[in-house]
Amino acid sequence: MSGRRLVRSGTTVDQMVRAIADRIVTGYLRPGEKLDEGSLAARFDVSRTPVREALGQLSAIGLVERRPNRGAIVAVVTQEHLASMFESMAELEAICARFSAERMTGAERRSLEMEHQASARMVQLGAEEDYEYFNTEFHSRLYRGAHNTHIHDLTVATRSRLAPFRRAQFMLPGRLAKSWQEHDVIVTAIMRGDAAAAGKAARDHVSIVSEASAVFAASDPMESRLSRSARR
Amino acid sequence: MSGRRLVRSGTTVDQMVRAIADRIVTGYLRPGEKLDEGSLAARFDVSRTPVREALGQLSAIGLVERRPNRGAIVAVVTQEHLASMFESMAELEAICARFSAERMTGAERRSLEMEHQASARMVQLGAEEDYEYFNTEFHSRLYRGAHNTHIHDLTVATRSRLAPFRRAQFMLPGRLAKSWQEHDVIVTAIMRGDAAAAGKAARDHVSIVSEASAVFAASDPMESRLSRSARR
DNA sequence: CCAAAGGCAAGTGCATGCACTTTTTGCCTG
DNA sequence: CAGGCAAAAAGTGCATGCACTTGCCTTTGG
Repeated sequence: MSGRRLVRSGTTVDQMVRAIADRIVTGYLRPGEKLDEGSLAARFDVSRTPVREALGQLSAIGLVERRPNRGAIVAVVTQEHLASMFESMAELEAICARFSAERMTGAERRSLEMEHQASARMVQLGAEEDYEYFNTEFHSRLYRGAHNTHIHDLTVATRSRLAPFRRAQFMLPGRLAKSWQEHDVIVTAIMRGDAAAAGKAARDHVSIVSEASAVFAASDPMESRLSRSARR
Repeated sequence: MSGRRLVRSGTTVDQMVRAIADRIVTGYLRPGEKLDEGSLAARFDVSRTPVREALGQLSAIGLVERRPNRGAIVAVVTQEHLASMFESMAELEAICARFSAERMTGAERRSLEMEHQASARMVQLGAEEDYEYFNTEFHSRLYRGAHNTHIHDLTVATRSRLAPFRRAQFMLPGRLAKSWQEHDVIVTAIMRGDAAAAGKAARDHVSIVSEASAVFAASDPMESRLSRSARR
């Protein structure tokens, strides 16, 4: 085999799945964009077989859309579907928060609170990039804290599909501080074991993110251009 | 059934996905069972390529487990994971019921109620097979009634993964009538638009099924034998 | 008699080839 | 010059082949 490419672990197929999924989730590949097996194979210096398998798996989880004999495209997300995913996300996070309030261990509660307090500094500094890290970590803690693997998996999967649409939310002025305050409400509720309040706070938090993203998506000319050009 | 390829639509890979998923979901293929590419290919009279792709997709959605270079097996579900799936199911159905109470159209409400009343007859007759059809239909209506495609998809996917474990629940004496009564509480709540009550009723309903199935799973010697033999 | 080594069979992982389908191109016709 | 049509090009879908990995079983040295 020729010079080993990206040294990352797993089979070639796994690498392809990760590579393509990554490009979709980060928005580098835009919804509706054509995914040509040959080009991808050439691009990553593998044969078409692993690319095909990767595309199949990605279409199985909904990241890619496959039209038989007509190739694959990055899944196009309609406004309706996007709304339904955000709404689901709000409900899923609400469940995680409720369960976290009831089930987190002492250690989990402590580190949730500590990280949350640490992130306050990022807000003061207006450090969007760094806050994003804490934000992601915060939500991950919530999902793990629910102590339910299946909910965890569903939530993580849904979150990753929403990633391209959440991306720019922190560019809205004042969003950073508001986000922290919303987190604060969730943390407080969890710390005192108030499941209902934690659930409601988490749901509200996501709803606000959803609205912010919707505004962004609607005002993004690129978005509409691409989904228009994705017509059959 | 012979190895005859199903005449149904789609590519060979799609047919393989459906065929294998079907056998897993119906319990014909047991958790831990080895899925040999060559044998499956021969069994369905195709080459290994579509079988491989199908297994890849099934592993992407969690129905099969793949160990690199060591073949695929039907996903082994631990008691913990099973519990987490049932719990998720309860929450997902609760969401669907809540949303249904708020959002179902008049037509949807009417047909939900009518079908539900029709199924009462199956209970009187003790017709388990027929009731199962109405039962499935009832839950599907709930998922659709939520008017949220993503929640719908998550719920359907979770439900199908639980199918093998729900299968025998109606064999428990009296379960049929109890199930109908639980449905009745849900329907009543939905009809009067009481989202909270509908959600609670749906959650309780699944919880009861969960317990019934847990009892069954625990008492099934086949189950433990297979999961034991599935060790690496 | 046991443990390590080595070889063999089975099976997976990827590349390649070819048939078939869709899309594009270029030419003709009205 | 638009519309239509056929041939070529591009691209997908599946089969096949071969290299490599794994598990097992035999062999061999202690």
